[in-house]
Amino acid sequence: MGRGKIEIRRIENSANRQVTYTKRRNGILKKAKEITVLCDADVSLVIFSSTGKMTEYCSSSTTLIKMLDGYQKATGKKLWDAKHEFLSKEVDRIQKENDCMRIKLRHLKGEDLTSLHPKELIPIEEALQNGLTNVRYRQVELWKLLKKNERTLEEENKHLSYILHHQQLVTDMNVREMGYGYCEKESEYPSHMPCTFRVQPIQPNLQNK
Amino acid sequence: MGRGKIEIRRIENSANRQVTYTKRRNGILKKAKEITVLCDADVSLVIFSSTGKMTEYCSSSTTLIKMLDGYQKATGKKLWDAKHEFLSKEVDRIQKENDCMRIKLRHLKGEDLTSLHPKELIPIEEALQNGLTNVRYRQVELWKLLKKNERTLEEENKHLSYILHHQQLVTDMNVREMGYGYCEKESEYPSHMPCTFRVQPIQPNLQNK
DNA sequence: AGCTATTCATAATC
DNA sequence: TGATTATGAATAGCT
Repeated sequence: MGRGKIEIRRIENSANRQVTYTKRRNGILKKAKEITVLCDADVSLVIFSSTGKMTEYCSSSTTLIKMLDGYQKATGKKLWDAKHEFLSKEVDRIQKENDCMRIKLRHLKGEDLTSLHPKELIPIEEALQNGLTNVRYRQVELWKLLKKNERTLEEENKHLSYILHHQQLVTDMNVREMGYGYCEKESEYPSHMPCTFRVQPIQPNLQNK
Repeated sequence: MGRGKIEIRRIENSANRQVTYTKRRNGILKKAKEITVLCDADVSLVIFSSTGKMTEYCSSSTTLIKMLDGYQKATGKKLWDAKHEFLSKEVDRIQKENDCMRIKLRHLKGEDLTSLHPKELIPIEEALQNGLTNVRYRQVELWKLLKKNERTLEEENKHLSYILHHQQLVTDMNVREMGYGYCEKESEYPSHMPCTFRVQPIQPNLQNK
């Protein structure tokens, strides 16, 4: 139901995936509402996009709590106990990850090294060396950017000086002309000055994204 | 989408309603599965027919529990008792610590540096430099230890050689004594050999605790 | 965000 | 029920 048939497999292009997600999510939502009305059914629908955004639908005659109660009755599964167990396991799991990372961080800081085998020091050294290389590369990059901005600003400066000088000349001229009873007033800039000479702000871009 | 258009309102004919329910329920289930695969989404769907029969779908990468957990986070609504709140908070807390450490580790590896201010690079560089110093200091330490062990082993070798040589002499002497009908048998070691000369295993200690 | 050419879902019917 | 099919809906690919 589209300009072409598509295989049901993950859409690799992320923008396409997002668009298709929105369209289909709306489609499913509509269908859910329709079956609710047409068939007098109770529907609970929770969808998380791959970006983590949630959408939910629950038919008006019920609530999620009631639905879950019904679910527990229908399946015999205890969601509460399961929830408790799930959370406990989750705490354990994350805590382990946590400990592991803490140790890695300590090793990278050069702490607790005595508990390591000589061979284990090698990858740590390499990681540190590598990190240092990357950090310094980034610093050089930033430094170059600053230099570039500096040059841009210098040019801008010259430009402004030139314009000021030019304007000074014109003003002097006007003063002289005023001496003859003439005054040009219609513009801040002298009308015979080319547009390209007017001051344009330059935005330095430090982020360099 | 059928032989005729229908209004979206309750189907009064009960048989028809049941048939439509089954068809549309399957349709929604199919769509739910498709969006799961196509868009990498997590879907939880619970449907009760008007007769009370339940159908559920939950995308394979998740569980109803996880979905409900996500639901609570997204909406702020509490679906469970307060007794689970502690665990939830614990998960959150550890997860945050986790994320924080993950970021630090990435920075130390020299990743995601473009999001940092130039000033933030300095402590990272220092930490890396420091870590590298420590790791290399430890390596030197270990190297020294190896050298020391090497020397110890060399001395031990000399020692053993000396003992072997000595024993050879004793054996030769015994052979000569056997020539005169005399045989010393009560000990593997000649009894007149000082105890301190007997071979003692030496335990190299690489751990250096 | 709209627009269509298509494919798909399904209401009616058998 | 289950299969078939004409028809309206949903939507993939493009702007």
